[in-house]
Amino acid sequence: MNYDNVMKLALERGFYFPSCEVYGDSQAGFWEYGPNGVSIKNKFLELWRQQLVRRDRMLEIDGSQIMSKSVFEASGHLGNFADPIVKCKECKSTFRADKLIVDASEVEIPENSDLNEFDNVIKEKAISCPKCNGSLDNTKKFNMMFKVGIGPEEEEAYLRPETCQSIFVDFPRLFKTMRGKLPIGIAQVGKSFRNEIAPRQSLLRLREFYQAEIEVFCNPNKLDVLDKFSEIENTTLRIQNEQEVVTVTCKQAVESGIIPNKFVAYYLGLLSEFYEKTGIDMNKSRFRKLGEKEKAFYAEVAFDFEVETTIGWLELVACNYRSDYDLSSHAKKSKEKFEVMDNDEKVLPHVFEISMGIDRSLYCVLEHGYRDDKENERVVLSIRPYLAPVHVGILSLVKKDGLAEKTNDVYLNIKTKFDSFLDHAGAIGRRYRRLDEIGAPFAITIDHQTKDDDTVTIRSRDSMSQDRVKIKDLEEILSKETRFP
RNA sequence: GCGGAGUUAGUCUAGCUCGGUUAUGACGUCAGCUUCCCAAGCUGAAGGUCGCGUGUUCAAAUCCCGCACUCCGCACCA
Repeated sequence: MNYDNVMKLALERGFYFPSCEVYGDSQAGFWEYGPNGVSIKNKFLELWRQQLVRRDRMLEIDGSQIMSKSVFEASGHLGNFADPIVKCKECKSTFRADKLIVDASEVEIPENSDLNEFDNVIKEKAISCPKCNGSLDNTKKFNMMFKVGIGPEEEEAYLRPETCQSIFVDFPRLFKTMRGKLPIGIAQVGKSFRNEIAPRQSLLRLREFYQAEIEVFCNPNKLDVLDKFSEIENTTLRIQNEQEVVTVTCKQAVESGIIPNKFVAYYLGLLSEFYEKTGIDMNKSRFRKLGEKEKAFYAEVAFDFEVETTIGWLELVACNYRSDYDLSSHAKKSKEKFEVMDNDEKVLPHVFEISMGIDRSLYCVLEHGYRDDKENERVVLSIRPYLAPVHVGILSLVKKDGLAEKTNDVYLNIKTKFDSFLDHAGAIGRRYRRLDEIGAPFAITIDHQTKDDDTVTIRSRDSMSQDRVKIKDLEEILSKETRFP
């Protein structure tokens, strides 16, 4: 199974590994990126910046991870980002109170009701533990946000459960000072924190994780007025129908009504073009429109971008049309003005969000790039050259006869321009294979001929074929081959 | 959180049933030799709180108990 192979590669080659692993009290759901992981993550985010933030002239901010209580009162997370749970006094099993009650009595209680209502129904209907028939404890709320105490008085605040709240809260200032005009995208990359009950599968379900979020603010009356739509109208989207995945252009998707408007289609188009460039196999991807029950509490229309892996379909991006849910609740709570002028019209903008899970995306890049090349007895990470943690290995064929010194010279000249790895040790084939495993697209080898004519061989990772090139041309060749698209 | 299985070096693993010298092997890593191109060979070396903590015992990787983590299922996943 590829998940296990990727996991092994990650541990052996410094992509990612568990946090605090030397201590016995390390908690589940926390992982670290090692050197190769950081390198690929940085490049992935650079691609994201280029293909989304820069392309659409978005504004990027970097907000705090700890935010005050009011933010989450307004956002609804304190009330809604929690499940009502009830515990059996006998067998200690935990259940979701609302689901348990529906199953046992067919009484439907909205999940954000007062806790007494759950307890009352449980009492009235004499509901007991479905496992052991034991009696149930009082209903409690389990909020998935991490609470933190600020200062000596331990003032209540929270680690953000999604990065976007700072974008909403900062919106009035950003719009004014950055000379904003609708529609405008505001982007942010950073950590978010959720106290998951059962984190699992390394990077796929973390308690502390990276999000790259984009919130696009728009005039809700102009969702089909978008000149730049022509840029992506022929971009194809794979959209999950009731039964099957259909491939349509953005234009067709809007015309047929699969996507409600040009505005949403435009951003799904951008996202699709971005993921194409990450090297993830788009034939194993789909946009799935979420049903009423699956959607987040703030979403009006929601598409998940999902990718198929060896452990099933993974949700990489949540695309939610959040309407004015966030701005109006922050306006109400803070008493600040969030309306802006769009030409002559005063509007409270609506928001479409593209909320990307970075860790999961990176996993997919690794899994889809992982190749077990049995014929050549090697493992190859065939990822796009511009995402590779190491661009090029600089190798001496043998150490003696002055080749090591010559190799050092070549390395010295390119090490600040590319992520390069110098290696003199051991058999050449072994060194090539080590580079293959971390996805280095090129290996330059200095051999005896180099001393005569200043040429070297350059080996490409996927084909294993070699070309002989002049040392003075190396920089140009590598620039061209490792450049972002 | 529940149930099941597991945790021995960077990775994989033997040993555990039935407690007893210095914890086994492979791969990987490092140094040297060799080698003018794909995990070759030779020599040598480093690397372990046997997940953590208790208990039983003259003696615990091995037996008991507790905890943590990992994996699988259930539940959960704005």
